Amino acid sequence: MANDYRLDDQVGYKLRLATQRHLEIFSQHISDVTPTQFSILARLYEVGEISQNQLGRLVAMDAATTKGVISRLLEKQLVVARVDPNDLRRRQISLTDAGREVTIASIEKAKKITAETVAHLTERDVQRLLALLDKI
Amino acid sequence: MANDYRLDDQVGYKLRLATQRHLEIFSQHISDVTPTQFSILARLYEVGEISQNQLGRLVAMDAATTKGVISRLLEKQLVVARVDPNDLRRRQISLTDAGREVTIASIEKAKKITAETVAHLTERDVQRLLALLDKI
DNA sequence: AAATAAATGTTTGCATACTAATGAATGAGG
DNA sequence: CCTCATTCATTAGTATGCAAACATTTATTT
Repeated sequence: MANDYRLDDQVGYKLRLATQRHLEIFSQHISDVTPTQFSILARLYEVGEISQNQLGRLVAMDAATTKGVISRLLEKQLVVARVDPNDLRRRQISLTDAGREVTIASIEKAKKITAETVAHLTERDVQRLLALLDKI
Repeated sequence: MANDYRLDDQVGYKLRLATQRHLEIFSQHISDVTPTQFSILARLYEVGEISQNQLGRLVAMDAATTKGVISRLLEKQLVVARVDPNDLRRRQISLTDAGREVTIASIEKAKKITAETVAHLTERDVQRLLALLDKI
């Protein structure tokens, strides 16, 4: 029977709604970079100079997607790229000074974003949610 | 301090990863329509004929996004549109016979998709996850 | 060394997804 | 009846996100 299927009760649907809500909160706090761009910046801040593809993998992004994100960050002069002399296929990506500033400032805002996203949850609920999402 | 921020522990990041995983499972089971298109079809199956914008709202989609999705469903002849005689602004959308067939078949597959997505969770965990996502 | 395989990055095509702006149609209130 | 705000749908622009095909470079095998 297809009649006992309720779209509203499906994990995928609720995931989309939760993501939607989170993205809305994000854009209210951070407007100079997108969530995806922020992921790249935050990871870059953690690991330092790294190749474009490797960086993409560290944020679970497709190579094609990563290319686009990096291009836009290059335009904004938040990152720089240089060809790796040891491996001419690779583009080493790193933060510019401006990029580091934006990243640090954004991280502080990101903490607020996370807090606001889970504002209706207790600390224990948040930990539970993170653990459950991990298992998916 | 920006050093105590771990991207991997953020709700938004984990939401993206979970969604990614779910979409992958989806595409493995259903290839004739996308997840978004399926949402529209499933809702349309629930409520019957309805205006395009209203339908979009029922699946939490932007009017612009809805337009694109409906266009592609029209091309596939899974839905039909007719101008509402009582309100010439409105396009009433409904399932075609083929659309109804695809929807019913997809719903059965969707149950498997949901099951596979939460395969690593107990029934109680699933209910907990849905409740937590609701609170976001 | 030559052939093969693998990794890296680019490009194209398709499908969301949102914002902002536009135009057509409707309905409410004066 | 007329104006005006609202609703509905469309369009343009920007940004993911994935698949597939491709060139370049590097690594491996024979």
